[in-house]
Amino acid sequence: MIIDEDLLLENGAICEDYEPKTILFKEGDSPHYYFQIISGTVELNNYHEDGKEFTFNILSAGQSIGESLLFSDNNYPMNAVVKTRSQILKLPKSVFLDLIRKDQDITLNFFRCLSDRLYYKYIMLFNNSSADPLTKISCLLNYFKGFSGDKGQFTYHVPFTRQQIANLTGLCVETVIRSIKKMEKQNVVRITNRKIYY
DNA sequence: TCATTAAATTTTA
DNA sequence: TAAAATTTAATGA
Repeated sequence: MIIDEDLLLENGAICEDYEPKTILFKEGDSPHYYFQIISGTVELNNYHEDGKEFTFNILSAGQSIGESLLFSDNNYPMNAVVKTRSQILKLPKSVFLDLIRKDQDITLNFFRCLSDRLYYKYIMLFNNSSADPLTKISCLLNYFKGFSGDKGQFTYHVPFTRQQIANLTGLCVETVIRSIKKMEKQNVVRITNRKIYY
């Protein structure tokens, strides 16, 4: 978790319930709030001219949304869409900035999270420039597994649909399906009831 | 080889 | 039970 939930509430954060498909903000909006997820998942995405979706990241409990935009005058370069029923804390940008100014521990922890995000961006950028779909997918799985803290083999349940993996890697669903199957043959992943274990 | 299109089947809400 | 997700198959770049 980035910032303690109680601390956010003490400072006037509002906790709101969101239904799937709710748009928290969209491309071009100016950032007014710091968002932090209590439960549920939120997707950061954008659409190409042909309507094809590209996913930047899929965020879940404890993570903040679009936090890197709160320190400049840039507008959001992406959309934030609620994927599953979510509880999300919302804190006005000005209050958030005050919090950062006042409390060093918060600031340091926040930087650590920004650093993680940036690290993810580098990994994914390089990953997405790879030509081989198998490399792309296993690298993605590897990153998220590491993030989850799960160490055993085939014990990490991949929390994404094949469509989501496709959107994260720029591949089409069918290629993801075929690649995952190939990876199962190579004993890299295991599939039980259509769920992917890595 | 991978993307695209189409269609069938299964799962989920 | 309708919508979403998964899968297979055919075709084209």
